[in-house]
Amino acid sequence: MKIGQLARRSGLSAHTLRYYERIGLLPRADRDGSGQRDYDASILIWIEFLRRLKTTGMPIREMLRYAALRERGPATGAERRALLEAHRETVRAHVAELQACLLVLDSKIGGYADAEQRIEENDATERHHDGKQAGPRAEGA
Amino acid sequence: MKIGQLARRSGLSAHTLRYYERIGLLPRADRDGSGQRDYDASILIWIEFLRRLKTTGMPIREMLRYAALRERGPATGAERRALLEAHRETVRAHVAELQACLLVLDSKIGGYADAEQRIEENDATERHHDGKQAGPRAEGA
DNA sequence: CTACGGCTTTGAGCGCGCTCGAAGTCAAGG
DNA sequence: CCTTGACTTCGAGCGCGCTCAAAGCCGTAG
Repeated sequence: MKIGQLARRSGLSAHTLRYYERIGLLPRADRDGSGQRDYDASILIWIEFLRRLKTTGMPIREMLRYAALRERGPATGAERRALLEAHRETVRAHVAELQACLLVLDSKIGGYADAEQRIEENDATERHHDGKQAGPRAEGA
Repeated sequence: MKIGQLARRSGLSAHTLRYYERIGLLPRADRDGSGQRDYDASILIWIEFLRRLKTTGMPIREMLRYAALRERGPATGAERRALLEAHRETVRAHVAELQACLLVLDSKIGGYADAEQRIEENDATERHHDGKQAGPRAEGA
C-alpha cells in the first residue's frame, strides 16, 4: 500500500504520516524499487491505537516513549503496561472532571431556560393588564 | 483586589489575567489612582466559569463569543443558552469517545497482564524440568 | 533618600502538533 | 515523447494559548 492510500484508509494526511515516521511514531516504512513507501496493512492497527492515545490527550512525547518500547520488542511489555496504566488513570480523572463540568453547564443552561420562561410569563401578563415591567434576575457570570 | 492577589486566588498567572483582558475574555478592570487594576471579587465567578469552558475544550475564539454576548447584557440570554447547549453536546460526545478509548485501553492492558502471567508460569515450569523456551505471543500494536 | 516589590504597557518568543511549499524523481497512459 | 499525478526530502510556517522580557512608574519600609 502506498502512502496516498494509507492516508485515505487511516484518516491521516500523507504529510502527517511522513511526519509521524520522521519523529519516530511510525516505524520506517519499507520502500519499493523507486524509494516510495510501501506499507503493510497491519500498520493500520498501530495507527488506530495512536489515534486513541491522541484522542485521550496523550502528548506525542509520551507516545514516542511507548513507540520506542514497542520497537524494542516483547521484553518491554511490563514497562508499556505501566505507561498505559498511568495514562488510563489520567484519562479517568479527565473524564470525571468533564462530567463535573457538564453538571455546571446543565445548571447554567437551566438558568437561562428559567429566565426565558419568566419572560414568556411576563409577556402573557402584559397582554392581560398591560405595562408591568419586571426586572430580570441577576447576571451571575 | 490587585492583580497579584487575583492571580493567587484564581490560579491564573497575572500575565494570563492581563492577556485575557487584552483579548476580551475579561472585562476591562477598574484602575486605582495610579493606573493599577483593582478587581471586584465577583470576577472570580466568571474566571471559574471560563476555566470550566476551557477544561471542556472550548477554544478561546468561542469563549470570546460568549463573553461578548455577556457584555451586551440580559437580552442575549437565548443566544448564550444556544451556545452553551451546542457546547454541551460537543462535550458529551467527547466524553463518550473517551470512554470508548478507556475500554480499548483496558483490554490492551489486560493483554499485557496476560503476557506477564504466561511468562511467570513459564518461569515456574523451567524451574521444574529446565530449558523449555516458549515463544511469546503476537505483538499486535 | 533609597531600595524594594508589585504594578504598568508593548511586543516578541515558545511549545505543541501539524501543514505546506519547493524542487525533484518516477511510472503509467495517450 | 510528453504529460500527469503520486510520490520523495527538507525546511519553513501556522494557529493556539499562553509566557516572558524590557523599560518604566508607584508606594511603602528602613
